Amino acid sequence: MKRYPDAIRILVAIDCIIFGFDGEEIKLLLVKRNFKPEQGKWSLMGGFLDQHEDLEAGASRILYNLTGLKDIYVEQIMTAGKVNRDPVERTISVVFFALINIHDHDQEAVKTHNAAWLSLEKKPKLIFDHDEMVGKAIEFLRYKAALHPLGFELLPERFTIPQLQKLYEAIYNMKLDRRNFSRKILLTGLLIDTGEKDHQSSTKKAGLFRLDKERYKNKFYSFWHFMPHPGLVEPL
Amino acid sequence: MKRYPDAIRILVAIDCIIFGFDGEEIKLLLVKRNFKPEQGKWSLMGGFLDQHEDLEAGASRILYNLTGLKDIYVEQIMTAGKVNRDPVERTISVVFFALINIHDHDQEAVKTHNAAWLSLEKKPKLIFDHDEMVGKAIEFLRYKAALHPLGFELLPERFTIPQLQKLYEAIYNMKLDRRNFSRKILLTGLLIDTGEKDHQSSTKKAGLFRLDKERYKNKFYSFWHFMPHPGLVEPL
DNA sequence: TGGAATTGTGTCAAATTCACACAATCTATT
DNA sequence: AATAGATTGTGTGAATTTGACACAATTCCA
Repeated sequence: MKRYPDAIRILVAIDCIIFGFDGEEIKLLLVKRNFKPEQGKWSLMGGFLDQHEDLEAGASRILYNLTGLKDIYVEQIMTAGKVNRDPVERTISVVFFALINIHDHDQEAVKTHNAAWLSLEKKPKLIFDHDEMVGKAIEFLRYKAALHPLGFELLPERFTIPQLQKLYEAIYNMKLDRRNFSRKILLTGLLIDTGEKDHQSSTKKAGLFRLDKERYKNKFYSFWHFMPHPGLVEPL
Repeated sequence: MKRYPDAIRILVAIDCIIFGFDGEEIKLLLVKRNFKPEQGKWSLMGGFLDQHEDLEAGASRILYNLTGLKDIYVEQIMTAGKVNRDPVERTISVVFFALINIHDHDQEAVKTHNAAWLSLEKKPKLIFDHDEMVGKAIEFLRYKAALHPLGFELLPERFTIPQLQKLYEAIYNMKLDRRNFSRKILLTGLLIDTGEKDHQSSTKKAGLFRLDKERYKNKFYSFWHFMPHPGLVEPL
């Protein structure tokens, strides 16, 4: 009962780029494949789209299976469709981008899937066009994090300003001035001082902050900006 | 010979959002359908992906068929995949975003396809989820144009500063101060004064500028910025 | 010839950024 | 318990950028 008889039908995969931050560097949750093709090599976590499933639902399912987490920050970033990108059969892959707190996920599920957190800088070559996808994802992260208070998704509930700075330094691969960073970030009004101190640090204990979630929602479009942003401009 | 026997295969469409600027408002090149389904209604220009065609190639083909133009600014912006978005058969649509000079295209081809430039603000409701796609495209345009010297793609080779300002005002749907805008835009060093004047305008003739294409390439990532941009940061 | 509309250029106060200095807190060591 | 080393919290001033204006010049038209 095909009403578009001339058009071709193609396999649709979903691949997830899962970012985490361990306090020092950006990490990716990757899978060492124990199935074919490309068995034994590393790849992004992925799967095929189900019959009655929306794309976002497919991404959520895959992310849930691997991490046991729901309600995480997920966004579609691109679709890869080169003719020969999958050597087995033509497949287009819709790529999703997820940010999670590296300490907050189901360790068992990760082990079951043969997955691990690998450093972005030292990761091995991935299968197919997955390296290209990761490149796009970093680019996307750098854009988005410059415009929106997105980094918090990678940090624990309570965090210190030096921690936040290290995250930004990792994202942009550059050093930032401690004093200017602190001033700028506090001026956003997004941080609430919990009054507590971080007992992890070895010398002077840094103050612990948490995100003002109410303001986060409202200020999502006014983090650091120049031109007005989509959410602020009256929609046409 | 299907090696992924359990997975489903889905129709893949390509839809193009084509922006133009007539000097006053942002316009979309839309098609009044003389075919089913939804005959007689307006929609984005689209088509199905061919057997041996990459996504970008498909977008270029569709754009070329409608406008007769090659080498235009095209970028993939999203993929729509809701289960019932096409009532006939499940179809996922990869959406592309194109910027063209509204005066520079094949009028005949446009007529043949039953297409027309409609004002973004006054456009009719489009079929399926095409309105949603247009919404995403405007959002994308607003982001991108705030960070990169993208607007020039919508203007003729030579343009005046007031013209450029009107474009920005149309994109962001806001008034800008003439003097501050002029200062800012000239400071980017992207504009070359041709010495000529625009004889279209009715009172004082505005000076005609053109884009410094060499600098445009180099400064694409440093138009107006805060945090360093993907292209400037050393890739990981 | 003068008025209306529009363009080109300039000024100045306010806000923001950048590049620093210094004091306070905590651990470890003597 | 005193001190050195490391790290955090806060401040200061010069330079730059922004925002809100004023005014002169050009062109058409009455």
